[in-house]
Amino acid sequence: MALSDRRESILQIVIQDYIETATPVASRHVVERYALPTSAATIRHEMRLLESEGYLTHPHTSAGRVPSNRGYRHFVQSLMGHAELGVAEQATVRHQFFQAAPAVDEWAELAANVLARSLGLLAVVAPPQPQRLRVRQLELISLNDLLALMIVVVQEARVIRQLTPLPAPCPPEQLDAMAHRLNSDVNGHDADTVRTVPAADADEQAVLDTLARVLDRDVERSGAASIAGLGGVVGQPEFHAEPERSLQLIDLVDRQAITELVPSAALEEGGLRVLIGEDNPSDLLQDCSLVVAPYGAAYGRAGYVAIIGPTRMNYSRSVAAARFHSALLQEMMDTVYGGAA
Amino acid sequence: MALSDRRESILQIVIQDYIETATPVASRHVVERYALPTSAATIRHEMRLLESEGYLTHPHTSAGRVPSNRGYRHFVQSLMGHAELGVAEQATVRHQFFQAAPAVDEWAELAANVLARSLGLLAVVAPPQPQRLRVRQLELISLNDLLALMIVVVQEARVIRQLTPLPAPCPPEQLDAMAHRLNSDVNGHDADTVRTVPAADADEQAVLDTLARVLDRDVERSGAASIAGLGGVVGQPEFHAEPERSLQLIDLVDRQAITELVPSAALEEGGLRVLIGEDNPSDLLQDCSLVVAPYGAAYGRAGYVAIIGPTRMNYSRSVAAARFHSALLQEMMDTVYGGAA
DNA sequence: GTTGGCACTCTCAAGGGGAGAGTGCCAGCG
DNA sequence: CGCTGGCACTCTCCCCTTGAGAGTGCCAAC
Repeated sequence: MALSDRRESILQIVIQDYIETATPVASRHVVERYALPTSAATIRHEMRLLESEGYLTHPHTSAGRVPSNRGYRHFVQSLMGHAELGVAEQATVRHQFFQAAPAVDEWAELAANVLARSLGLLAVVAPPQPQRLRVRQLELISLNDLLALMIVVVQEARVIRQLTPLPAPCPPEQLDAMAHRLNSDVNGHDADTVRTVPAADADEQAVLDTLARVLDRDVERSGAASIAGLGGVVGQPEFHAEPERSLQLIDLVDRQAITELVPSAALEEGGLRVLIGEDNPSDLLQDCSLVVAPYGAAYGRAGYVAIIGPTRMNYSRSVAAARFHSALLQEMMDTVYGGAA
Repeated sequence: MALSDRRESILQIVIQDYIETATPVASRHVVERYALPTSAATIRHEMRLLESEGYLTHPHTSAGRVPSNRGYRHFVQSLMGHAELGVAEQATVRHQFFQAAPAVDEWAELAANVLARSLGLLAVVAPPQPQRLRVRQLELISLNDLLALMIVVVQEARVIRQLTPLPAPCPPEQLDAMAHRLNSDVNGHDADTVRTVPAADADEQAVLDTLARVLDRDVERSGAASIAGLGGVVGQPEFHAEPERSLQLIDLVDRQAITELVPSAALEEGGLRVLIGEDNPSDLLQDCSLVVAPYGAAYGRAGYVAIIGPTRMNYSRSVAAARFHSALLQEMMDTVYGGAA
């Protein structure tokens, strides 16, 4: 059932006003603030119809109207329009990415911080999770005769740094030569193949063992998402009323476990999604919405950029920002690590 | 004025009980729970004296006693004793440190996480802040003909990773040779000296420029402290009563600005310090205590391990943990990066 | 010095209006 | 037929009061 033009624009006004003020919007308030050519009673009448169609609700008899989840959904689909980040903002963010350490987890952290700051909401950015890591380049740097710093650049857009104790003393030049020698053996290979590479001596064996171990280990670790913007979201009025929920959220962030809140189903379909209110699997996000944009599916299980905020969030900005950052992450991975694996 | 033995042990009981229960402790409660051979009235009398001497307070007439800041201070100095972390715990933590990426900021992050988890309090770990960074080893890894990944190991226990666009195409072997060549020129030098190194071609110039820039830039960045354990501390009852304070704290953590709360004065003197209640410069930490242990002064302005929690925290465990972690950080820096600069 | 008793004080939770805000509905008007 | 002003109605929110409960302070007796 289509909404009449006037009813639709009233819905839009109510939603935008509520997004801004966070207080139920009254009929009189609408007429006064937006200088409508009708009376409050008329607005009341329309609101009543909008409510009977499920787009608005009523906290209680004598309160103004509040958008329902259905209302928000309609807003996101039809009313909100399509926004883009400003060109200047895009440029500065892009610059920051090139200044950061060129590894996908660093980019994810940067993205989370930038998003959180610019939106004032909770941002969760997870790198793609590969099934396995393949060596692209191995470097060994001598710290002292018995301790080497191993640097492994892997095709999956990561740079691993790991201490490697050497069983036999090994001067810098020799270590350098070893790295050179090993590179041709390990290049393009994953942990399992690295384990089959024969070692010339005890030090080489130690290096290969460590290499295989870190390749396996970092597959596990790579799921760690970056989180930022907790302050912005728990400062929102919807959390003021229920401190326990804030605490749960804080705890989740603290334990790096918000990942649980982002349903993997949202990622499988690809493309940006907006989950509103009860769309969310977790009770914690009952009055919250989630904007998720996946990226990097070619590198393993897709990573994502997620924005979490009250249902009352600025969808237009959030969607634009999530879209931009996911595309940027994809682009960084592709240009720096040369396309999909 | 010295306290009588009995009065002192009553003070100890009150403090330990309050640390555990977070509720004002009543005279009757003390006699019953600790099976004292005296009556409640006697305890009341002693408590009254302890209060007149400033060791205890009274939220209101009909409440039990609560330790005052002076009481806590006396407890920390004389009553608490000296604890050490368990051997098993020390070993697992040490193992984790060797598995982490060997850079001081990674160790700081790990320390913050471990501390927060094991104490349930807010942990802030800042790396030392050097005046300048000096190259220890430079590596260049070819990502493609026009893009190199620069890895700089610096003497100040950091590994810098930076993308470097190359003006002229440069195949991997050539890049490798360049790194080799440059190493002898830049080893042991800081940004200013790097800028005076002559370049053979445009690519070399680009590398040197980037190198000098990141050496300068990372001096700034190196102040970034790692923070963990927000959930543990805002979950404490002292924060329940005043949600605004929690929000302020969350915001500070979110903006990575708690660093402001750790007074630099505490570091200059060296050695572990415990700041209780109004010792703290910030109003935010009015009912909070801060345990600070500096380390790595040889690498620049000292870094620190800080524990922040309610004045009601477990001082013995906190002090032991802060001491252990600061010593471990110092040890990691020294063994891996070979002593002071 | 220690103890039991008792009056006193203060907090905390529950209950009870009164003011305020907004709606729902209706009758009248263009 | 849709729009409007008016009015009764409902619900929240805040303040106040009240009573129960907890713990102390003090005193007189041991």
